Amino acid sequence: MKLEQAAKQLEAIGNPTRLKLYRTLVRAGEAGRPVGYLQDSLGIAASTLSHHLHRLILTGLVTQERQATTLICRANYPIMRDLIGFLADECCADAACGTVESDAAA
Amino acid sequence: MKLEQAAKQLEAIGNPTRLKLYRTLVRAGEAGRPVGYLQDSLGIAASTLSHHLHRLILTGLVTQERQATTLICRANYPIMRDLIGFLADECCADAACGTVESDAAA
DNA sequence: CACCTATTTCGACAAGGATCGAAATACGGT
DNA sequence: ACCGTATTTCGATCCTTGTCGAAATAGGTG
Repeated sequence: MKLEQAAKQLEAIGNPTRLKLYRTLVRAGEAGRPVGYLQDSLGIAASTLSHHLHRLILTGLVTQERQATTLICRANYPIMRDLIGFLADECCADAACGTVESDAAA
Repeated sequence: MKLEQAAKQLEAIGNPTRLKLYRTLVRAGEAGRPVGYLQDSLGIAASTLSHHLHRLILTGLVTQERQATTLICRANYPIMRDLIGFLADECCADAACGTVESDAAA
């Protein structure tokens, strides 16, 4: 069920540490970031980071690629866009909500 | 901190029951839905529903308005758009995410 | 005021999450 | 084969969440 999937992804980025983590990766773009860098950047225990990373990977929001001894993490943009799409789609489905993509003002 | 707020909201809709609940309200539009209707619709204990509703309200995603003995719940669209904006904003902040497609960061 | 329906608060419980440090594994270099 | 760095897995602990049923509150009606 799509809703279950969306809920899992939302929950994944619904944790401050993971959101920060995810944000870092999203901003890093295609280059991605090594786990070590992320650990340094967030200042948390390596095991804790690994745990959060694992959760993000499970939902498909993040992918990893090995480069020698370092693991490069990347945000999975298509999945992210899907998720945003799911939310935007819910909106405006039945009533009032002046378009999601071109409002800005609010 | 904006990130903390976003995380809270994401966490709020990051639960299947609450996402279903929120979705129902979002689709209901301005009319909103009475708590009783929601309870019937979701088929969960009234106390459980109340608990979830409370969480959604705390994050600002949902509002309530009394109408005699019934409480009407409504999705807070501006907040929702803000949240979606936050996510979309993270994306494309630094690199690759051609607005809607291009590369598949698989 | 007594009563009825709608909803929340209370108390409890099982289950899952966040966090850490220590030990284990993965990979390349010497 | 051995060592060192990078990362994960293990084991433990504490806190939070989801869920329920029962009791309390809110608000209208006879």
